[in-house]
Amino acid sequence: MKYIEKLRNSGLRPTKQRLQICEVLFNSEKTFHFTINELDQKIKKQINDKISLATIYNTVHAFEKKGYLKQIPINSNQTYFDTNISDHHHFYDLKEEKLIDLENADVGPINILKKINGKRIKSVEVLVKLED
Amino acid sequence: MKYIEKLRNSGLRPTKQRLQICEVLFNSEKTFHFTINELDQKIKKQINDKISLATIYNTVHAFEKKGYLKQIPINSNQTYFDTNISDHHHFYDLKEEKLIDLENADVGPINILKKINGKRIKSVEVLVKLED
DNA sequence: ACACCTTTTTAGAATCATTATAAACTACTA
DNA sequence: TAGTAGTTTATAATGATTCTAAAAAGGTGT
Ligand SMILES: [Mn+2]
Ligand SMILES: [Mn+2]
Ligand SMILES: [Zn+2]
Ligand SMILES: [Zn+2]
Repeated sequence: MKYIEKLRNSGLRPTKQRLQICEVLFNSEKTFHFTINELDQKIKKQINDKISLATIYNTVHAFEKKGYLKQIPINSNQTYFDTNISDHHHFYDLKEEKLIDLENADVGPINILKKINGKRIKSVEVLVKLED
Repeated sequence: MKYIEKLRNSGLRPTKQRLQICEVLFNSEKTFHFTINELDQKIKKQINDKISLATIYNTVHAFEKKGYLKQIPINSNQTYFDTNISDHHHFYDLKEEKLIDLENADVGPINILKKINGKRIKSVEVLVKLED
């Protein structure tokens, strides 16, 4: 029910698979970071249906394009996504290989002084790597 | 000649391949960003020897570990490296898929207010995505 | 409900960057 | 010069992601 309109408004048909993925992604108390494979595992645990991996890829990319997910720039062999789409930054714990949110207030205001002719700033993302 | 000592001091044997890669990477006026495949092309053009792709991977990773190269966190199917190892940040031109250096002075000082128990900040990297 | 068309799902294949393997080769040291 | 550890190399393996094309499902109008 909850997500049908959201999908329709985005021009995405509210299929069973997409609604189930919405539940897993957006129906939790806290936002979280994930790779496609982690999401696949989470879906397996939370629902009794099987959703093909291709559909998970398709859906995550569709949601990202609509702005319901963010991709996090990080050096990893897997792509990391974030259900927290607010303007925020990240710690990356190198040992644990885990991302931790840094709210915008946790980082002083960032002022980009350099300008590039004919280009606009789309986003400013800070990655703070942590070691022991 | 120039790089033999540098390699020896790092505990890396100054092999012909490593010295040739040093020439391509560090003997240019300006620093630059590259993927492994771009470096492979550059090597092919600048030297008359063939260096196997595996050696290029090995060498780039060895140099990165020694701090002679930096890896740039970015969402791409290929890993980006930087011969500019100074503390600096990047524009990423989404259309051109090109990185542009942002010197530290081009970005206001960044103050991370949040602390994580038992962890130290290793690096702070800013990625500014550009669109038209 | 039915027909029709479009979008979506799916299993499986393909792609491609990266890493592993293991044999040949090379740099250093005694 | 022999011995040893480090390095290079061709090639295979891995694994995340994308592609394909056929089947299934959604949406719309009747
Ligand atoms: Mn995407
Ligand atoms: Mn590396
Ligand atoms: Zn986040
Ligand atoms: Zn740079």
